[in-house]
This record gives sequence, structure tokens and C-alpha cells, in this order.
Amino acid sequence: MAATTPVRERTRREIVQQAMALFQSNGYNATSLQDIATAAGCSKATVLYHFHGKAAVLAAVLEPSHLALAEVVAETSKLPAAEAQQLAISRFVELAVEFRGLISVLQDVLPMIDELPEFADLVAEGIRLTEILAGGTGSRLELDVAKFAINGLLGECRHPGERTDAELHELCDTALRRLLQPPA
Amino acid sequence: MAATTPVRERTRREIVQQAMALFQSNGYNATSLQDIATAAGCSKATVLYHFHGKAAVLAAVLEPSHLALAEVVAETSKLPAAEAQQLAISRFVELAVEFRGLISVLQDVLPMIDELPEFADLVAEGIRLTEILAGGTGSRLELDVAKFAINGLLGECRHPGERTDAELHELCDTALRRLLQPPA
DNA sequence: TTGAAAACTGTCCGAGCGGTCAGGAACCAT
DNA sequence: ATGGTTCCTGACCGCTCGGACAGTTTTCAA
Repeated sequence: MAATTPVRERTRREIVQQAMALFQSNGYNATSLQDIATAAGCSKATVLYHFHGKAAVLAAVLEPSHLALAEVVAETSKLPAAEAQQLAISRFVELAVEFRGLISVLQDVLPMIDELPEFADLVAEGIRLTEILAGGTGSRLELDVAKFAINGLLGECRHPGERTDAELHELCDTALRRLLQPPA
Repeated sequence: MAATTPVRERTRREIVQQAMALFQSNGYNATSLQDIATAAGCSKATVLYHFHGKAAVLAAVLEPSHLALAEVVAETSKLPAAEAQQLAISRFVELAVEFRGLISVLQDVLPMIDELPEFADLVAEGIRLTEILAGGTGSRLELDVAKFAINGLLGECRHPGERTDAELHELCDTALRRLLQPPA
């Protein structure tokens, strides 16, 4: 009894990896289970053997970024509002650059994410991040500006290859600071 | 020979109206021709009799906003860069508020809009608007910030009913000015 | 070597999609 | 009344999708 069955993990990993690539280039909705299976070199039935439904594949693809987001939220939650905002901006920008490819996937799924129960806490953490980015003033306008910022960032991380990581980083950093830290 | 056959126009209008409502609440991709037909009180074949394909229905739904956008672009194109940017911001915000419901439709279609030939000039006008909003500096960063602004605005106009028109207007105006007119 | 457990697959299913088409119904100038 | 035009529809088509399942192959500890 090995701690983990390597064959199981290997296949799962391959499926997740190929699914990620396909989701990034074609979007979640435009990618079929058959596409994933073909890319992963197995049958569609195998994909469904390892993952109970297409949404479960998506959840596995999103897991690392989800964990990273949760860490940023946890890390910033303990700080006073002003410092938290400051840190959240830079950490969030880093996150966006690191997972830039996955963000278009998120965009594609957003309209239906409320109906997928496996993403409830991801949504909750997104909301929490918004509050932190808003600077904790509780002001309606600032909260909405923070949402605006996230939407802008999500939208801009699409079209991979058009921008280098450094350019994307500068853009997001500039935009977030202009939006969230306007000079008094 | 009447100038227009009223019955034709009445059916067309009903279809477009119901399609607009469905596109807004469920998105373009998640709305089927059958859904539209049922809501409009006719058969799917009738929808296809009046509009040659689903994309044509979308084009009809988007037409008023498209015209309004074209007018804003035309109006601002003649002005010097600084004034043009100033005017574009306020006019674009007004546009966004007026057609706030349709914007989520646009978001839904964006990933595939390049393949729909009927929207080529809409895309072109969107790009032109981006340039005007960027302030005509030609700077890569400012151009990207303008795109960022548009994406943020598009994202925020979703979830109708959560915000009044006035609130949305204030939000978009604030965000665009912070992004595009940062104090020197 | 063997046999149970794990991994995998071919095949089928029902549903929904956008779109076509021949023909029926409504309309209206004559 | 009537005949041609416009409007409308039921039935159908080809296709793709996510998913179910019984049965085969592979794996691996005993």
C-alpha cells in the first residue's frame, strides 16, 4: 500500500495539465471533455473516471491559483486596513501575472460560477479581497472602485502573448494604484 | 405599397425586445433561438425568417448602442486630443449608463466577436474610442490603461439592479478620471 | 503465478443546439 | 370572391455535448 498510487496521480496530472492549456487558449465553455481526453491521450470516459463532471476538472485546474488567492487574503486579513490595502495591491498584481493565463478562464466562467457549488469559497475570497483592496473605509464608492479595479485587471490579463510579464505587472500596478490610492 | 409593412416591423420589434431581455439576464450564449421565440410568442422558424441567423438577432439588439457609440467616436474625433479625451470620458460614461444592460451582453460575446463579420466596425470603433480615451499620447502604458478602464467599466455594468443609474454614473466617472487623468 | 482491485475504454443515450424547408394561414389590392 | 404576396409554422436534419455503464486491460501485493 503505497502512500499514493503513482499511476492515478500521473493520469490526473496529465488531464489537468492539458485541460488547463485548452481552457486557456479556447475558454472553458468551448472546450469539450473529448478535447481534453484527446489532448491527454486517453478517452473521455477516463476523464470522467477521474473527475466527476466537467466542473470538477475546472476546479482541479483552478486549485493552485485558488490556494494562492486564499493565502493572500489570509495574509492581508491580519493587518490594519492601510497596510493591508498596500500589501494586497502588490500581492494581487503578482498573483495576476503569475496566473495570467488562468484569468481568462475565470472570466469565461464568471457568468455561471454562482451555480457551481465547488467554487463558493473562491467567490467568497474574491469578495474578501475586494473589501481589503477598498481600504476598509466601508465607503460604497470605494468598494465599487475596487470591484472596478478587479474587473479591469481580469479583462486585461487576457490576450496572452501580447504583453510581457513585466509589462503586465507595470500596467496592473499603475492602474490599481491610480484607482485605489488617489492622491488626496 | 406602404412605406413599411407594419406587421413585419411589429414582429421584428417584439423579437428584438425579448431577445434583448434574455441576452441581458442570461447572456448571449446561454440564450437559444427557442428561448427567444417562446418569449416573443412565435416559433423558432419565425425568428429565423426575420433574422438570418442568431448573430443577426444580436446585431439588431446591439444596433442602437452601436449607433450611439459611433456618434460619440465621430463627435470626439474632430477635437484636439486633450479636449477629445475629456469629452470622451463623460460621453462614454453616459453611454455606459444608458446601455448598462447591454454591456453584459457585449462581455459575453467579446471572446468570439472577431469571428462575427457583422461586428467588425463595432470592434473598430471600440479601438478608436480606446485611443481617444488614452489621450492621444501614443504611450503604450496609457493605451493599456485605457483598455483597462474600458474592461473595468464593462465588468461593472453587470449585475443590474444592484446600483442606481446615478450610482453607476458616479462610479464610472470617478474610476475613469482616476485612471486616465491622474494628477501630474 | 494468481486473483482481486484499480484503471481504462467503446458504446450508447437523451438532450439541446442552430438551421432548413415545404406547406399552411393571413392579408390585401383588385 | 380571388389570387398573389407576405407571414408564419411543424417537422425534420446533422451535429455536439456531458454523462452512464458494462466489460476489458493493467497493476501489484500475496
